[in-house]
Amino acid sequence: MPKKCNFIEKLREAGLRPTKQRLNMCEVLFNREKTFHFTINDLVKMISEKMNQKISLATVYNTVHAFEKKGYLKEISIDSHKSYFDTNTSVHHHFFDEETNELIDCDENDIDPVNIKKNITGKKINSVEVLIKVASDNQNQK
Amino acid sequence: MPKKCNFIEKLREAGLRPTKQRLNMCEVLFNREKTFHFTINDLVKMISEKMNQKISLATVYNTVHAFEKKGYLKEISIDSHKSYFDTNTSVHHHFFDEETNELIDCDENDIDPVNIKKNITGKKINSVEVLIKVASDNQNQK
DNA sequence: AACTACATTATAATAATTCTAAACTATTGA
DNA sequence: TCAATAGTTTAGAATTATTATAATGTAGTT
Ligand SMILES: [Mn+2]
Ligand SMILES: [Mn+2]
Ligand SMILES: [Zn+2]
Ligand SMILES: [Zn+2]
Repeated sequence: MPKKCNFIEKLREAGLRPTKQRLNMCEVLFNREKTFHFTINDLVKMISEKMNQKISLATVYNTVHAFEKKGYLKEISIDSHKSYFDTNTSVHHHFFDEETNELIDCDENDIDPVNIKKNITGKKINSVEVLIKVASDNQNQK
Repeated sequence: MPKKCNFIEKLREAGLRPTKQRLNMCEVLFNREKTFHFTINDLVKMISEKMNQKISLATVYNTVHAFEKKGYLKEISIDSHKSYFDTNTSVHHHFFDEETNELIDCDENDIDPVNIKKNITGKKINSVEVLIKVASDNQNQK
């Protein structure tokens, strides 16, 4: 595991102590090629599968929220019945497959910048994000 | 109350029986000039204030979801910790004030149509909605 | 090693939502 | 008109997601 040192530093930089549990969560969350989306339940399963250790649910919540506060994770709201998190913390757009409940990042180049002609007076814009809901195209089965 | 007949018809058209509770909810939700956003808690307060009757929380949930299913209400997901509903059921964009938690409809003309250059293959787009998060512009207090 | 601050844990508490099943009501049609 | 029926409301219980508690454990520091 050559990556572990990175995670220790990553945690230290955020003022978080590099505990065993947090390092395990870093492995699961950040030791991968691509960013991804997950729910707390997904994550609990992934941790208990990948690592052969029990982790308290409270620790998962605490750590996810600590990571979120430090900007290592981003919470995404698509379906108000489910809390999604994203290891891609940039402002970006999403496709959401309403049939499979799958959340997919929009490629930066696949959507033109959104042109807001009039903002609310006295307010500054913090983020602009587009959500594209899709479903399978069954027009052929008519 | 000349509107009540409309609500009876509105409910009948959706195959919903025009019960006292549902008519009261229609009054609160639809007997107004502009559409608006609310949470279940907001709605329960509004009903118990406007009408001088108790209504079961279960009925509020049931009725909101019945209205949602029939297309009279739309659920909006901004903050995964709170479920918002909208009496504006069209596909439309929102400003969300992160300080006040206020949800504001975007005027149709104040934002250019979103140009999606590449969609997911085999999928059709059901909706495209933009969420603009804003906060007060305090650059003057530097 | 010992001290301290912070983290983890099991469990309890809370909050939001849904379920249950009994009582009630709108609709239908005899 | 009125009883039969299907659908609705209700209080309260159950479920689920999340957060709080407080005792125990651990990382960082001296
Ligand atoms: Mn959160
Ligand atoms: Mn819903
Ligand atoms: Zn994403
Ligand atoms: Zn709206």
